Amino acid sequence: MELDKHYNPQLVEDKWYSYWLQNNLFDSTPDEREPYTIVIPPPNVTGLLHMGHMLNNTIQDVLIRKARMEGKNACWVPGTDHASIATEAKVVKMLAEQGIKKSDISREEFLKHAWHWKEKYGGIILEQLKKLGASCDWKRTRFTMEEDLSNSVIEVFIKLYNDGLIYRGTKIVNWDPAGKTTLSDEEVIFKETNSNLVYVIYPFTAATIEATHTTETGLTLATTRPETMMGDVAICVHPDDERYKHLIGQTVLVPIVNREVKIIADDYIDIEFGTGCLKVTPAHDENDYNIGKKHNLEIIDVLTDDGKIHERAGVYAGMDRFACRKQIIKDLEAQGLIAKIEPLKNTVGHSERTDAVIEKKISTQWFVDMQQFMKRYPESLSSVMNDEIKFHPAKFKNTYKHWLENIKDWNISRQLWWGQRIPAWFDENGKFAVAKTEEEASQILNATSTLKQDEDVLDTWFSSWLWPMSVFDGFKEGDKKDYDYYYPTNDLVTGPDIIFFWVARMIMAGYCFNGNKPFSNVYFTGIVRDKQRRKMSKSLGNSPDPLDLIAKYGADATRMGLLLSAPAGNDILYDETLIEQGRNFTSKIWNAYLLINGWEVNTDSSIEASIIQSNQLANQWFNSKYQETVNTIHELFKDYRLSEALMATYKLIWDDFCSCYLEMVKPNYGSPINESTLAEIKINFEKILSLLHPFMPFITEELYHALHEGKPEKALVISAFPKAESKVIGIDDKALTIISEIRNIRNSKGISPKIALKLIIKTENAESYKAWESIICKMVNVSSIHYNIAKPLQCISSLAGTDELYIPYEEALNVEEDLKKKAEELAYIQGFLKSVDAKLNNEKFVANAKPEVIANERQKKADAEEKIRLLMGC
RNA sequence: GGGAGCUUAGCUCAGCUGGUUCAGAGCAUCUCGUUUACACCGAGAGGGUCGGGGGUUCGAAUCCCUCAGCUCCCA
Repeated sequence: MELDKHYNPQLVEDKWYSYWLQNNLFDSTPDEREPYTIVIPPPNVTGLLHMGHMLNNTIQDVLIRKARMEGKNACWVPGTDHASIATEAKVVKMLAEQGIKKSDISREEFLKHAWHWKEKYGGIILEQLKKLGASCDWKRTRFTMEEDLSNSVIEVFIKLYNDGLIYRGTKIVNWDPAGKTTLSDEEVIFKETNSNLVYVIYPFTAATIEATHTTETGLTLATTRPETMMGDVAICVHPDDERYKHLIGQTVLVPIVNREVKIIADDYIDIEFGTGCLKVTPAHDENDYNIGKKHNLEIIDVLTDDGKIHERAGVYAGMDRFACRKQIIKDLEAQGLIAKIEPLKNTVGHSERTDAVIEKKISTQWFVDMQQFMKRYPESLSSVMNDEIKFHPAKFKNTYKHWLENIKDWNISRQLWWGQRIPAWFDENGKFAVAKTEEEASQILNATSTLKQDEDVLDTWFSSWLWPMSVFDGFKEGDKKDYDYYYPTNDLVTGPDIIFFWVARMIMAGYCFNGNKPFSNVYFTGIVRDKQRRKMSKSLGNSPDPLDLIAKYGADATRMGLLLSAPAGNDILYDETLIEQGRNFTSKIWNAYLLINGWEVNTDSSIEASIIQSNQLANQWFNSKYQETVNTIHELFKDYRLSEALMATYKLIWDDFCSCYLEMVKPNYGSPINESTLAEIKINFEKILSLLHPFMPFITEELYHALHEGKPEKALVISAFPKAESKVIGIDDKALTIISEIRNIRNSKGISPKIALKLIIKTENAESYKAWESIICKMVNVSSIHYNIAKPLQCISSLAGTDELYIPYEEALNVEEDLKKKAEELAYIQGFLKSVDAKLNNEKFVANAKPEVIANERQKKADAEEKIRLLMGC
C-alpha cells in the first residue's frame, strides 16, 4: 500500500470517520453481550466546542472505544441540553436585534422563534465533536426538550408532587434581574467584591428625643445597600447591647422617605459589625426577612423585576439599583446624614448564567423538599460514601457529603418560557391542582370555569437529572428494552463544577425513580487553564479554538496533548507544545510503518540462520515488554489513570517498539528481511496499534488497514483490545546493558559510531550474552565479541553489572578523565556500602526489619563489595 | 467564618498501607551525531537537602504536630 512520505491527518481523519459512520460501527442495540454505557453530559444548545468539551469528550471516547474493543456492547449516547436561561437570553437578544420585544409577542410565537433558533444552532457542537473522533451512537441523539423527554419531566413533577416531595411556597429566593427569573441556590456564584460600608444616620423622632432625653441627633447604622432603605421597616439592635438598650421600643425616621420605624431587639444581631445596628429590609434580605417574620413587620419590596427602583419606594422610581445607590449617598450627604464611608470586602452573589448581581426577593415558587427526599432516598449519599458509585478522584466524596448533609430545598421554577411548563392549573380563586392536562386538573378541583396553567417553566437541571434514564425512554410507556439493558450506565465524565447541579441530582433521581444508581464511576476532569493558570475564557482571549488545533495538528495529536496533561481531577494547563508532542508521536508511528513497508522480503531459507534466530529473540523480547506494559495499562485503566496509561503506551511504542525492537530486527542497509520475521513484526505492529487506538483512533485505523493491505477482516475500531495476562514470560536481557554501556563509552570518549569496536567480556556466565551477540554487534557497531581472554594493554574498560568489559582501543585516550570518573564511582559505591553496613550493623535494624528487607541489604552489600573489588583492580 | 485539598527537577506531574542504589516520568535544557524510517530524529548528560521547623522510628518524600504559601467548596 502506497503511503505519503509525511503523515497527513486531515485526509486520514475524515476518511475513517466517514467509514466508521457508514458501517454503523458506533451503533449499539441491546444483545446478549455485556453493555457498557456512557451518557454524554449534554452540552448547551447555545454552546460552541471549547477546550473543556475537548478534554471531557476525549476521555469519554477513550473509555468507550476501549470497552467496544473489549467486546462489550458499547453505547455512548449523545445529545444536547435546552439550557433554559442561556438560550432564552440568546433568543431574546436575537429578537431585539430584529426589533422584536419579547413582551410584545405571545408565548407561542416566542417559542416558535426559540425552536427555530435551536434547529439552526443547537446541533453545531455535536457536529464539532465528530471532528475529534467521538464515537457516539448518533442515531440515539436526544434533546432535553424533545417531546418524550419533556413528558418524562412532567410525569416526574406530578409524581413528586403527589408524593409530597414538591411543594409551592413563598419564601426569599434568588432573583436574577437580567434573566428576570428566580434561580436555585446552586446557580448563585459568590464573588469577593470591593464594596462601601456606608454609615447612615437615622434621625430620632421628636417623641423619642423627648422620651429618652438623648442629645444625639439619631442612630447611626452601617449598610452596603443604602438603595434599599426605602424598604426599611425597623432598626434592630442586640438586646444585650448596652449602647442601645434604652432605645429599644423607640422610633427613628428613615431618611429620604421620612418613615417612622421602631427600634427592635433581636439576638441575631452581630454587635461587632458596623455600629451594631441593622436596618431591617425584609423584602431584600433573607435574614431581615426572618427577623421581619418574627417581629411581624411589614414587607416593602422597593425593586422591580429588572433591578430598578419600584414606584412603591416613593422616590427614585425607575432608577437602576446601582445608580440609585450612588444618588442616595449624595442626597444623604447633602442632608448631613452620612457619618462616614468605609471600604469593605464582601461576597456578592452573581447569576451563574447572566452574571447579574442577585437580588434576594420574596416570592412564591415551586420547591423540591430535599430534607424529605433524603430521608426517603438515603442511598443518594450512602452509595457514594460506600463506593457503590466511585468518584475519581475520591477527594470529591467529601465535597459531596458536605453538600448533601446541608442540603436546602431546590427551587425549580423559572420565570421563563423556554423549558417544560409547570403542570399546575389555577382556578379563579387561586386554588390549583397538579395534573398532566387541564381536564384532569379540572376534575381534581371540581372546577366550573376554565383553568389557567402556571406561567413558569422548570429548571433545566430538573430535566437533566433524568438524563441517564430518559435517553433510554425510561419514563415512556411501552418498550423498556433499552432502559433495562443500558441502565445503570457505567461511567460518567464531567467537571467538578457541576457536582451538585447535575451529578448529585442524577444520583438522587436514579434511586428515586429507578431504585438503582445511574452510573458506577464518576470521572471528574480538571478545568482547562492556560500556562498562567488562568481559566480559559472568551473575554481573556486565551482559549484556542479546538477546531483550529485539530486542523493544525490533527485530532489524534490534539487528543494526546490534552490527555497527557490531564491526570484525573487535576486542572490541565494547556500548552501547545503538548499537542506538538502528540503530533511528533503520530509522525513517529507513521515513519515506523514506512520503514517496515519499505523492506524487501526474502524467504527464510535464503537468509542466514543466525539472523533469523536473533530476530526470534528480539521478537520474544518485545513480546515480554509488551505484555508487561499491557498489564500495567489495564491496572491504570482500572484506576482511571488515563494520562498514565497513555504515557505507558507512548513509551512502549517509542522506546521499546521503535528504538529497540525495530533496530534489533532491522536488516542491514540494502539487505532484505526474512519472511517470518516480517510477519512477526506486522503482528507486533498490529498489537501496538490496538493498544493505542482508544487514544489515537485515526492513525491507528489507517495503519491497521495498511498492514492488512487495505483488507482487514474487520476494522480496528471493533477489533480486540490487548488483554492482560497473568503470566508474562520473562526474557534475560542482561546483555542489553552492554548496548547502553558501549553507547556511553562512545559518547564520552568521542568515538564515532562508524568506527567498529571489538569487545571482550569477562564473565562467569557467557551464555546469557551469546544469544544476543548479533543484536549487540548490529546496534552498537561491534565487530567481534570474545569471552574471558586476557585484558589487552591498550583498552577501555568498564562494567556491566558485575561483569567486566574491555574494548581494545589504540587511539590516545584521556586517561586522567577516565581515572577521575572511576574514582568518583568508587567513592559513590564505598559511600553506599557504608550506609548498607551501618544498617546491617545496627542491632535494632536486624531485630526489627522484615527478613526480606535484611536479605536484600545483604545482597546490596555483596554487590557493592564485588564492584569495589573490580574498580580497584582496574 | 467553616470545611477539604495541595506544596517533590526549569515546567506538568507519579511515588499505594514507612524498607529493592528510591528520589522517578514526560517535556524543556546541554553535549555529540545526519547519504542508511523519522531533526516532528538518534545517542548521551546535567538537574531536586521531596515548602520551613519539630517529633515518632533501627529507618520518613511517605506517619504525627506546627508554621508559611497556594487552590477549591460552603456560608
